[in-house]
Amino acid sequence: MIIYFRSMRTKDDIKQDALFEATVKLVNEIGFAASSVSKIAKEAGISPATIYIYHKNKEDLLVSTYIEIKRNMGKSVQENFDDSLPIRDIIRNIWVKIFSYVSNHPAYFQYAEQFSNSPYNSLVNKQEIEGYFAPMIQVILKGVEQKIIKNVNFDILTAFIFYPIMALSNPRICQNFEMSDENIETAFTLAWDAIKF
Amino acid sequence: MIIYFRSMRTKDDIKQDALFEATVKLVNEIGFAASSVSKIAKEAGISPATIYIYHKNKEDLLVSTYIEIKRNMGKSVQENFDDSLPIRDIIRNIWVKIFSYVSNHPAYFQYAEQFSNSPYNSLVNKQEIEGYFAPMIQVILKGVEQKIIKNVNFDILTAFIFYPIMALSNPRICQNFEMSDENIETAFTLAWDAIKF
Amino acid sequence: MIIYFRSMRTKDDIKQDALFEATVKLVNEIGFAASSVSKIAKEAGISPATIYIYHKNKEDLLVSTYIEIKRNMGKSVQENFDDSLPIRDIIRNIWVKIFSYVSNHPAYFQYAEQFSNSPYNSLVNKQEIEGYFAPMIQVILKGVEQKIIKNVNFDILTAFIFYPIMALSNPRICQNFEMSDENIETAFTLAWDAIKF
Amino acid sequence: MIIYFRSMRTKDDIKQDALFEATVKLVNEIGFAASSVSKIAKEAGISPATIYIYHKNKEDLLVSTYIEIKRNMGKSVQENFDDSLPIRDIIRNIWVKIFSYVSNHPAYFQYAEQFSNSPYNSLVNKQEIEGYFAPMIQVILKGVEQKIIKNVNFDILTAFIFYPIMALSNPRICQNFEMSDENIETAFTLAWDAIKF
DNA sequence: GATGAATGAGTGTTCATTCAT
DNA sequence: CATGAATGAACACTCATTCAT
Repeated sequence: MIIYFRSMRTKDDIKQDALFEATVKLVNEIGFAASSVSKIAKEAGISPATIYIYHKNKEDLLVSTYIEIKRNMGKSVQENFDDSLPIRDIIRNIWVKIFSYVSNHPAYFQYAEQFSNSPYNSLVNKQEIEGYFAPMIQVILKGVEQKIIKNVNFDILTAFIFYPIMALSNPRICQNFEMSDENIETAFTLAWDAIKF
Repeated sequence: MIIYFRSMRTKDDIKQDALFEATVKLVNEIGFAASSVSKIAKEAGISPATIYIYHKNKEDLLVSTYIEIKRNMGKSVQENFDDSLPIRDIIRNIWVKIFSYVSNHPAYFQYAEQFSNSPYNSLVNKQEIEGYFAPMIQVILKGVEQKIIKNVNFDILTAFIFYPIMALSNPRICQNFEMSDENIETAFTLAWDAIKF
Repeated sequence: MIIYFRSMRTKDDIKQDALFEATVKLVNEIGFAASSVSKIAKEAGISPATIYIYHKNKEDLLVSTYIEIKRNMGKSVQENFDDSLPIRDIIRNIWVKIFSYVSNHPAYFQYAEQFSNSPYNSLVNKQEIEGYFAPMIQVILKGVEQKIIKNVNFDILTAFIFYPIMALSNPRICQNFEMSDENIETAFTLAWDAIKF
Repeated sequence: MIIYFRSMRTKDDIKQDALFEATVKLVNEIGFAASSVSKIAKEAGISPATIYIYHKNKEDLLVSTYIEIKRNMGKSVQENFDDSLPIRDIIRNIWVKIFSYVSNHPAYFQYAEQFSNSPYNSLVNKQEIEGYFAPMIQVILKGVEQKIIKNVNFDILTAFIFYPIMALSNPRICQNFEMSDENIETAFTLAWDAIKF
């Protein structure tokens, strides 16, 4: 029987992590177009050739990095998910969690925004991404069923609950104020007013 | 005596227009990173060297194209602006106009989205852009004053009125349904519910 | 009968002069390789196309500029030439004049040095250049005849009389001291000691 | 067991040598300005991109080539240096060695001349170059101390001993005659007459 | 005579990727 | 597994030169 302690991470893992962080960091610092394989390699402290051991090509590196971010985010949002609460509270919990994830990982978020607005985005399997957010979807649908949430197209609902988060947590858009706990609460009120029956 | 009709556009204008359209088209088709100067030139039917007569460098070409799009959009949104209507109607008019502009010029919109998520975005004068949207800002502030709109931070308001439009009109995000007039009306209802007092 | 006053120089002349000075200045500032036609034109305050009215091509511009410098220098050196003096004094006069010309027109000299060490140099008619320095040659030959100067190959003589001037007046080589009148006199003593019988 | 003989030069060395020779050859053939990176690469039989493995940029390639030539020359001149001889003989030995080096490596010399008259020259560390010629400097200073050589500024002395070599060995300047051993001896006599007390 | 617009050919440099070690 | 060396292809950009006006 083999027991892996936290400290027993293989060298591979360490390199892969360094590569992930280097990719995110560089794309955020100098942008998508200027982030070349060799610059990423240098940032990660490895050889450009090594990247091709872990990834088929540059595209694969970028897509993998995006998916990894989305997985992280999905996992983080679903922590301590309690569906015994009233629907408004469940959504509020999720909402705040997304907000805090995005605020605490601005680099990940910014990478994801750049990525999803680039043509690389068409290469990812949408369903895999959506999978990470399945519980939220379920709650909303339940709210509609129970006539707590407006009975309108699902995409319209998400556009008003979740999409404003992107704007509010984007320092590029909201340069003028910080999102205090109070502001977050206020913002959720608007989101809920938009979708509630 | 020589009379120049409007139709006697100089060669300059024709080339400049071709360049603008080629830039937008190519960035939408193959993305920001892959849109090289020579590819843009070929698309526009001119020599790469000619681009440097009209623009100092690639950056200038991309930034100019973005600003031009924003100016177009601002102009288009402010057409037939009638501020004698009730505030809800004024905002509804603006809202629908933005929506229809974005829907009718998906290429321009997509370019603007890619651009504003790239590091080039930091190069534009934010105030110039905001200028194009000044009337809208005034209406919202008036609504707040008259206690028709919630008295919360301005950025929060816009995140809930305007930002969802970006999501709803983005074919990448809303792949599953088309925005009919009815859907647009429904969506505005949500926007209004979010911000109204 | 037409009388040209100094002030009556035609526009052409003014442009040609500006072009000459711009060429020299730019080549000295940024070097031969980096001095493009358009940069020279901008420096001269004219259009690149205008250069092609006065010169067949870039090569012709550079060669003409060199020849003009050499003509200037030859003319300047021969001013107040008095061949009734003793040979040593004649040569001393010439020597000092060359030195002072080179010191007073470092830009011209530097251009000439760069030019004569470039492959463009093979394009100039050597005899035309030598013509400007004929009187000096005559004096030296007379000195040899009169057994005042060593009877050795002419090129060896000039290598020791005139070539050191290039070194001494080149600020690149002589960075450590300025050529005072006294130093000039000292230097000529060495030159004369080298060639005198 | 693998034994590496001296003759087993690594690929590196071969390429680097080819690059050095190609740079010198091309600059001599078509001049400094026209010697582009791609032409040099083609002459050396390597890819332009490969040059950037060995050199940071074009400038670095040209400067390195110059320094290498100067190092070669310095080394060659100091071979069999015997400072037990009378000062005149030591200087004569050095003088002849410089002359023969320059005559036997006209390409290296011509490159150095072009280089030192170009703006690139300001990029080299003068002290490094001077280091290669330290012994000569010492001898001259000793000669001055012993009142064998004129007590004048050092730069003036070198201008008359060494600079004429540049002229005499430059086929561009001395087209009319070859430097026989006798001529070399004669020329050194002039150099010595110039500087001797 | 003078020029701004235009461009094909070329510049120096970096790219994503491969491969022998 | 990991890499430094290598490169063809592409990059952003400038060149010398022409030509219609």
